[in-house]
Amino acid sequence: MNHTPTEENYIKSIYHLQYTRDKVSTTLLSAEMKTRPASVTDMLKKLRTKRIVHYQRYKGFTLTEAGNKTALNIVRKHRLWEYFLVNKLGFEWDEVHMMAEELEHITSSELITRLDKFLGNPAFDPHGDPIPDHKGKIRVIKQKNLTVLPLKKTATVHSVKNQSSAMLDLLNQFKIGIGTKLKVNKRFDFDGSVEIKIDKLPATIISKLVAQNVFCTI
Amino acid sequence: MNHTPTEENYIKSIYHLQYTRDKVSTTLLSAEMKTRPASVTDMLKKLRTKRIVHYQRYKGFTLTEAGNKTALNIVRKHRLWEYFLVNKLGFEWDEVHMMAEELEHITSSELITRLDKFLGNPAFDPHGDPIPDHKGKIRVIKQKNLTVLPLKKTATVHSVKNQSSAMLDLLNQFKIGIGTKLKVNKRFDFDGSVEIKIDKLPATIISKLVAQNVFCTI
DNA sequence: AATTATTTTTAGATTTGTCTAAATTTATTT
DNA sequence: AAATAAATTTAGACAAATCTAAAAATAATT
Repeated sequence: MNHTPTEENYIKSIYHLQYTRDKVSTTLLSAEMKTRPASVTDMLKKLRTKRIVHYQRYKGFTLTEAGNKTALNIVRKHRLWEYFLVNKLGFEWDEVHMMAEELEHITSSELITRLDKFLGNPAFDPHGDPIPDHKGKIRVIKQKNLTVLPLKKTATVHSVKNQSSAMLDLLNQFKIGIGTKLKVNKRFDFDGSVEIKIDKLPATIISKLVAQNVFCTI
Repeated sequence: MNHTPTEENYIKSIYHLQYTRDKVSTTLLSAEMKTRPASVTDMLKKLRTKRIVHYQRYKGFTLTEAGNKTALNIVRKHRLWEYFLVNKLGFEWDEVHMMAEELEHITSSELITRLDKFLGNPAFDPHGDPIPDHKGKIRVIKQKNLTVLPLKKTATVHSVKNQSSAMLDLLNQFKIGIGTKLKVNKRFDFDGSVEIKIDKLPATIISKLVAQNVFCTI
């Protein structure tokens, strides 16, 4: 079925919110969408008739099978475009979100098939997030953030959760990027900060907040 | 100023209609936009307050200086995306129009600047139409279609007006593409058809309708 | 110049996505 | 368990872009 860009944005937001909980509430989604709860209720009724969400009034909601498939397709488009913007047009991570937010609503599926091929069928976007394939299959990678990674073991930075310019700035400073190999030397109880060691660089201490956002594979 | 995709579509259509006349009428634009004249009137009032069109009721309308600049920017985006779709993603001419129609409304100007660079600052789109530069400057090329081209002089196909699949089909058959060198041997008064000669291929006769759509530089 | 035809505009309605304010339901406290 | 608080929904309104039907202006014809 066909969805308006607005509907797609709701579907995508529900998808992301559902990732860390099993039911989504009206207020939560309204905060995410920067609209009023009443608007969310209206949209939910619409999405329910389109069989995109399971929804009973006052009881929260989740995506249906079809809704999930739709969401994965939008996420796929978003991440492929981000990959394009960074790896072909030379943008930085922190610059591409808004553009991908628009590009993800371009309808042609043939375009996406060809873009995917043109980019070499990438499995991960520039932030390290997995790109669903054309069937909606998504590669799940076991990753741990720097606050829980085992000590003294070399790990590879795989993704960064917070994708703001402020974060990128800091990571550049520390010379941390996707693919960087590093070790966690120790953790400090006082503020939760973490000492890391990259290659031949001197060990440095990064804040808990940064550590929580950097995810690695072992 | 900022415009909705719908506004942009109106602006672009006025631009194209104005190309061959000096004032545009409500009915003409409504036919182009596939809406009712009443809708055009509504939009014109809106565009007038935004100082995009000169418009007096019952008297037709034209783009203002600002409107023209806006139109050129939309055309620029449309044609750059078409170039991308054909030359990077491998689409054929006749497949790209709808996609470019969506892509042209992506707002980021930085994206277009980078796309332009990535594509090598092309001057013409896959149909041979000129791509306005970032200032809106458009390279005008003297071209003549095959019904008026001087006889027996070698000319280079530069653009094709009708961009339908049906046309592409026929041109492929005749081995005519952008860049093809050819001569017009003679014209037939009876039906306006034209005999052309390409390279070592045997001379062939193309219909008046095709001849009118193929434009060459001498 | 008067009549008829065509074009254009106005008036009022509709759909989508939003809002506010009030009502209802559920959750939390006392 | 009542009372209060918080979350959610309903009701009614609004802006954007469209429509239909009717009115007004312009153009074409007799």
